[in-house]
Amino acid sequence: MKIDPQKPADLSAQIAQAIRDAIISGQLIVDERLPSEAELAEQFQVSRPTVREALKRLAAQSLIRTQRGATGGAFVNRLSFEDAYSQQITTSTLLLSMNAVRFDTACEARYALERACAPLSAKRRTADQLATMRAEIFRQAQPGLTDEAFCASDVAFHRALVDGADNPVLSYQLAGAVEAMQPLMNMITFTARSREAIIAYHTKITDALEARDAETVDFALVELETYTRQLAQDVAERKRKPA
Amino acid sequence: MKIDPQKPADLSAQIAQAIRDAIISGQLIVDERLPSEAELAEQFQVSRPTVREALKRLAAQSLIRTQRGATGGAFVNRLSFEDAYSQQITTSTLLLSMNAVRFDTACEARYALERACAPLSAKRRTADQLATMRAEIFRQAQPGLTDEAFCASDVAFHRALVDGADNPVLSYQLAGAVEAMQPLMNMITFTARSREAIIAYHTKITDALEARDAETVDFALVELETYTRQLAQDVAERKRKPA
DNA sequence: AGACTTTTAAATGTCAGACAAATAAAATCT
DNA sequence: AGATTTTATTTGTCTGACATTTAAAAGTCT
Repeated sequence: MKIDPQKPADLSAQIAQAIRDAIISGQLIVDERLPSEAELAEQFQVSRPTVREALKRLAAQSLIRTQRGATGGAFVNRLSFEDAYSQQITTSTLLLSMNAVRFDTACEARYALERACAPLSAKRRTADQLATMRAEIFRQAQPGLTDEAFCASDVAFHRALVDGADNPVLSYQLAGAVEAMQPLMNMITFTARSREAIIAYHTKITDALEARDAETVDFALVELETYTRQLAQDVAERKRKPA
Repeated sequence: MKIDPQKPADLSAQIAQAIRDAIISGQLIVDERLPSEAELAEQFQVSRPTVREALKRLAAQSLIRTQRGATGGAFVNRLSFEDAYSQQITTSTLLLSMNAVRFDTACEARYALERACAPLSAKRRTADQLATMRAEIFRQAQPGLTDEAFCASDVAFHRALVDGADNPVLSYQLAGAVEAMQPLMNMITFTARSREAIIAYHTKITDALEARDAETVDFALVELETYTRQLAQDVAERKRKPA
């Protein structure tokens, strides 16, 4: 069932992989209880701490959950979209920050993905999502807003746009792309005028979405991408030549 | 720097989160060595096994790597696109298999994402990527191919298409969507005729890509999506009514 | 002096055994 | 029967020890 040769790598990693494989292959199904730590230790012929390290690895990936007490133990976790979101966001954020991804590259990816779901959003957006988007636009127009808060609202706006496609798989995939951009966006100082321009695009997008006009949404997204990249380029240049 | 109140949850989870936060916030930078397990145990006022469980959690997310020996220890890992890929694929695969995502939903997401990078691929595809795609098409035409191998080749084909966009962030985001579909696709039996049809679409896509004709690529992708969904629907119906 | 070998020290990997805490089921009592 | 106590099981944590790996330091020989 699950074996474990003592040849190459850490035992805890091997055990984790064995259990992971069992979950992926369907040998272990959702909510099924794993053997107790003592039993697993016996089964794999290792000590309990080693088994625990393996289980913690799986817990970190939300593959299992543990419960204490008499009927407790480790259970195969149903990976929720929520959990998957947050993992994706963490991974994407680190990936971008650790690999010196150029702003243009990330920006291009983000808008390409958003444009992918724009036609679907135009077809399926609910009144609720429109309201969320308008609320975020309103917030973005507040004068006292910090750059960080402005960016956060921007993320929320685009998140609503993506969710409008009513496809959880799409939403999950895009969450990382959009949210991971935020740290990069936060490096931009938004002047009153640039905020005004962005808000205008947001309004255009929302209006078009309300009218279910996919073409205009797409066009506005292209404009917004162009504008955002121009903005970042100006910031970069001003940094290089602080005249 | 990193504190740890003993109130609510597992200590190892808290410690992992504290270190994770330090990495994300940039307090710990790539390739920096963490304190030894003994020092961390001292610092957090816990035992060494508890620290180790925390470190294994981080290792499971590829946030750190460990090295044995005199100058060994735990080091902040540069999250590579490779690592991120495989994590994303694991997560996406489980997400789809555990949440009864409808084939249509996954398929829609996949093709929406692929269409997003089609224009970029048309602009930037290399001769190398074209060659890969033609090689996969050739493989798909081999008569003895199993359904699984056909699907795997299909994945490779689309992977090349996505990589053609020459945007690592896009590639990373899409890898999960495309690969996670494979188990679902594997449930389809591909008749000789359906294979022929799919190969025709693949050829059309590759030709258009070679000609840098984004519009035709997009059109062919839409056709392929429609065809794939029809195929899946037929299979589902045949299963329901096995006349 | 320089190159090779041996020793040593530091770190992770693993183990054994123990106790604490939580939790639900079983047993007991009113 | 219902409420309470006991008990057993399981995870969470600690202590201390040993094994293994690895690089640097020490030592040795030419």
